[in-house]
Amino acid sequence: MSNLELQVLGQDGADGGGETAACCSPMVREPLGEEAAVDLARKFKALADPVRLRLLSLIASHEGGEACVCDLTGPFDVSQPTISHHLKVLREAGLVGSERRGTWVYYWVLPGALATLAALLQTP
Amino acid sequence: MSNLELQVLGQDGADGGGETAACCSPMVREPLGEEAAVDLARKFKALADPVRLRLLSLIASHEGGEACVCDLTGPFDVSQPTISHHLKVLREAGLVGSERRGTWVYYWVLPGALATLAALLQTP
DNA sequence: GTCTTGAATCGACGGTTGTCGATACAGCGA
DNA sequence: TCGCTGTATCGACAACCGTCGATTCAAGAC
Repeated sequence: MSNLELQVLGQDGADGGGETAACCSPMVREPLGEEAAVDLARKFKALADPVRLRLLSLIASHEGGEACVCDLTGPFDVSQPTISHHLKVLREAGLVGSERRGTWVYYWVLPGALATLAALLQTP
Repeated sequence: MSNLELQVLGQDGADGGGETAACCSPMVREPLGEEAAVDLARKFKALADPVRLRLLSLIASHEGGEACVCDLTGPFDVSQPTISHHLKVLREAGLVGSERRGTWVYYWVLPGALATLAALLQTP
């Protein structure tokens, strides 16, 4: 029965990080397991910084759904190494992917990564 | 709550926290403003801990939608002051409300608080 | 009143996090 | 080959966070 909601909510099942836990039922429906909580907390921790949130938003809303690092260092007041650090955090949390193409490195938001979190926060 | 459908479809300004920033458009649609990012990060930071996530989930899924602190200290391996601290963090983030009723203190998830975050993470 | 129980606050401690400057690495063009 | 530009890594430092035991506050029960 909850499958109906999932279809509506969650597009493709393409999970970003490939993590197992905390995938389906909204957390307000039944108590979160210990493992699932650790897993989820890791992703929310990656979102728990203003710079990273803006980075993610910039990447996602950039044309083509991806952005070069050179597009991302400008809008912030922090140094280039700091931006690089934040991008690494986002990548290791399974929220974005990256690839070097020639001189530049491009980042994109992994499809489904945010949708999975959104589905979990959904209030029935 | 016939708003559910609206939330599923996309926006809907179901505010819960009463905060101003970052209320409507999914963050993958247009770049997040600086203020909105700070505001959002504060809430995600409150979610960025396994104990707090499980607390929130326990509270929300408890019968009646609220739980006494005495129901919340048992399932965890951490001390009572630590639980109290985490509850305070959740409250100050605008995610839960609390009230003392006689001997016990009850906590509940503020309606719309999680839905607002979910809407922001929604991928169009 | 005094005692008991539930919950919050305090002070302290170790670990984590965000930031920087300096440096190293990777491609490309001259 | 050399130098230039775009990114990533390193080492360091201050600030923050989660946790604890001890204590304090709140509300009843005796």
